[in-house]
Amino acid sequence: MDWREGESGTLRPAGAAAALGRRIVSGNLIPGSTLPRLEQLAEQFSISRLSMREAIKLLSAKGLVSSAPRRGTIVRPRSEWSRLDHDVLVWQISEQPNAAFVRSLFEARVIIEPESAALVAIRATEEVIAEIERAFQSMATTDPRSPESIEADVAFHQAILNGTGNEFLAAFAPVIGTWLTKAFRVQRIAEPAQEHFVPQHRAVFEAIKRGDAEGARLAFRILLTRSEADAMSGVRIMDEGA
Amino acid sequence: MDWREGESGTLRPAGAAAALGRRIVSGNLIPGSTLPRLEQLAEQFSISRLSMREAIKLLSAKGLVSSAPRRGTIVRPRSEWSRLDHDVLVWQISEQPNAAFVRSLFEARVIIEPESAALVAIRATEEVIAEIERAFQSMATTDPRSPESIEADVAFHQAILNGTGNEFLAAFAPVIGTWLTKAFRVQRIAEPAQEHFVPQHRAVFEAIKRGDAEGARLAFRILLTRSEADAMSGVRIMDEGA
DNA sequence: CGATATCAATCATCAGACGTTTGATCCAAC
DNA sequence: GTTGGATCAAACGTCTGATGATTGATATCG
Repeated sequence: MDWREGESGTLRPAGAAAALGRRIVSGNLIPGSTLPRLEQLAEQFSISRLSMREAIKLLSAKGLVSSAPRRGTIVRPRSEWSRLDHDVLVWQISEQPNAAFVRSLFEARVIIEPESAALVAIRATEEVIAEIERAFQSMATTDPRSPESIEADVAFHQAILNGTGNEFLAAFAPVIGTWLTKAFRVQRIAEPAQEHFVPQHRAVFEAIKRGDAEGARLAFRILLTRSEADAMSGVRIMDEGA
Repeated sequence: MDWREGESGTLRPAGAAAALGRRIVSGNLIPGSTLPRLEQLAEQFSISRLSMREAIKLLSAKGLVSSAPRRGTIVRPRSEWSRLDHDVLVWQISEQPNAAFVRSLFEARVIIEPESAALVAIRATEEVIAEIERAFQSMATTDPRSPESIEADVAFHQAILNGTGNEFLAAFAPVIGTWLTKAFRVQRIAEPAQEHFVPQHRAVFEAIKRGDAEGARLAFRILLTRSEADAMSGVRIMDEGA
């Protein structure tokens, strides 16, 4: 295994952690394998031993590796990874946003988000509804290809998840945010028209506003079904391009 | 604010992180407040600056705090925390396993776990089913008050979540494991008899085995409803004791 | 009064040393 | 020959003191 680094590190510890992390989530470094010694890694990334140690600690906190004296640092099995961690997601998406990943993500979204919308429809406060409406209005009035549009999209979904008042459901909000932001180009390339986007979000919002839990649930399912199709075609385009 | 530590640190960096982390999740340190300087913290925990720095980095990786030159280290808002992180959960459970926490947890479980069981019923391989059965058999044949019983219980729920083959749903498995392990005493104290436990798990397992998605879903909902009631009465007992 | 330059507080990184853990090896006793 | 323990060394873990980098605050000058 060649440990020399192609991409030059940006921030010293975080950059090294990102480089190593990418190799791990991409499968370039398989679980169970042992990393080189701390000193060697430090040298190859052109950082001090201490910074390298911090980089490894970072990966360790995300469950990607595990260190012990004499045994060295080994890559932990995938089941141990913090798969909802922001960095892990970003590394995974940028390395291999393949079809299986998209399918898994949307399967989870279909389970979690419509139910969350139903909860919000029942128990949401005025402020939460206002926040959702603000996000929707922004989405409806900006160019679908603009960064503001994707920001509003993210805000819409996060407002619903956070609006449940449930910290465990809310934990999914950053995941959606990361995915939508990263998949921005892919999705918008795949579907330049976007006619369905605004009406489908409107249906979700209006159901929530009138306290219609079942309506919100259904509208959200429809929204996700279409959204997944777009994402999948985007992935297909990328796969062909690669 | 008195920064001196009651509990003496165990492992140098992790111990300090745990002590600080507990204070943050317990609300003892409110978001937005600034922590003392690195050197002062290090002195109060009787560790070196380096170890203290690592402790803070650990909390930083979990989203609890954020450091910057000149500004110091500040506590981040709750919405930024990695609420599914093992340590954060443990700290939160041990500090305040209050009713709201239990309600949120089971609300999320009711959304995620029955659907996961339904997925497993449809798509599970022989090995996955065998693993679930192994866990169930262990649960059925051991003393409900034994550590083996709770281990089997955790294994049962984790086997289902992992059996979906969906990495995002599987991400909830450690959460369930942490909760069940930590809540062990509470639950078992509240319900010494446990007659309902085995039959309800059996119902879930058998539905999965015969590929009955709807049956698995329903059986799991019933299981969780009873389980939440037990947990809530356990929390009530603890609240009264405190 | 406002814009800019300076300052200083605090975290970030470095280098070198020493401590700690633990797998591996060797040797002795049975 | 096998087994058990003592020794060794390789790797991570921690410490110390110094230096660099960043940025909020302040003072100065136009």
